[in-house]
Amino acid sequence: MNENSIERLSKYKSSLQKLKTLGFLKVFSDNLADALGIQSAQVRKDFSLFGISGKKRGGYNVEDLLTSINTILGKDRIENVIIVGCGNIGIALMNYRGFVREKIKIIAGFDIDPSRMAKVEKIPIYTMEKLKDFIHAESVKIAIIAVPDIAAQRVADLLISYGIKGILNFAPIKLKSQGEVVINNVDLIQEIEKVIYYANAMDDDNGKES
Amino acid sequence: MNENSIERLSKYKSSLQKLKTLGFLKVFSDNLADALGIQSAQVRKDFSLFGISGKKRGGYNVEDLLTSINTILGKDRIENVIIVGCGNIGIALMNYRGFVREKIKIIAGFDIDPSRMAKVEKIPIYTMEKLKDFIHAESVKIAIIAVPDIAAQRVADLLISYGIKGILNFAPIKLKSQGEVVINNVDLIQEIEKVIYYANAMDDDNGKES
DNA sequence: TAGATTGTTAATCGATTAACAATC
DNA sequence: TAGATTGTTAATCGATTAACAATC
Repeated sequence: MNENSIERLSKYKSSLQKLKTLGFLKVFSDNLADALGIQSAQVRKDFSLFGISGKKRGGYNVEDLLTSINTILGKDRIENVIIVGCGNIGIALMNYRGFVREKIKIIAGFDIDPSRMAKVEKIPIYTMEKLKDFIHAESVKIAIIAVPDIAAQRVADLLISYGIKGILNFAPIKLKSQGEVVINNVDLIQEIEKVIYYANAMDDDNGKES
Repeated sequence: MNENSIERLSKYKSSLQKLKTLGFLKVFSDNLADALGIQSAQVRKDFSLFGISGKKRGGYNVEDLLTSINTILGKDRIENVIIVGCGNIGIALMNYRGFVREKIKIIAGFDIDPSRMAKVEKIPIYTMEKLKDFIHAESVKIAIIAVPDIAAQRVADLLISYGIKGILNFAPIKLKSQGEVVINNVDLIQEIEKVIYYANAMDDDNGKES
């Protein structure tokens, strides 16, 4: 139930979806381990942690396993999500095809400047004034923040006060959560800095070798 | 030198930049620990790991610390980066202001469909045919992949064969790296699934309590 | 000097992995 | 049955934290 095991669950799901498409009926912990580049014991440990069991000698039924994982990840139904901040990143996420495939539905965008409306197909964009009523009317639980960093904490506080339970934050600032809410900060700068660091470190190593 | 310590280095940097703006001259491990929500021992351990030292009783000099961290993260100069795939996410990244501030310069985009050119200011977009020559001519070491998942592995293999050393991948597929290259996979689906899982888990807990 | 903070060592904690009995 | 795979326990590994001597 730690963060890593949740992430792996998400990866198992994606592997299993491909196996299902290919017509596979069963799968062994060893296969999934290979797909993720981990040990088979890890796979079995993860499953046992979430109460998923297979058949000794017979492995796991692909269909059943997928159903179990989807239930755990809350993917047995469509999740309605809103996006606050309709700049480049917000708009890109609205148009992102991958979400639809995973039963994640962006049902509205919010922005201080409603003139951006033209850019997106089929997803309405409202002014910030509508935020509160919309969240209540649609019982929205999950929101994506894609506003500039200076506005991010204020938007987060608003969302939390309106009853949002989970936030995915793209603003380059670590949001502090007060109360019963999950905040996942995606820091693009940090991600590319990691790449740059390791790429440089690798080059340095090569320099030493030669 | 593990992945977590690199990530923290990136966060220290961002805290230090703010402190510098505010005119702070020195900082204690305790201050940085508070800012990141970790223990001060962790901060000192990280610094000692990277050979950064402070003054007993006097803490760390903000300016010097920032310089040291920037050098380690390779941020003492502008890093030229290219983006392959100029769909919504690619374009959003090209327009992302945060990169400029961090000395990350997107110098070109590449796409099979060059008609997208109109959308971005000042960053040229070329056809895939120009990729090889451009990488060689400009000695590009870092690339961002923002193509659809089916094309991602092929693009990655191309980039690697052209000498790219670090890849930040936004396609929802775990790329396999052969050889001397760093690949950092940013999986947006996975990030939002984590939020949904924890938000649901939190709601379930509340249900039990009441 | 007395007090505060670093730098490092040792202890703790938690996650991964190895190993193997159970069993299909 | 013999062989293969799960599920779980115990061992290992690595990262975080506590503690404290050194010292400014």
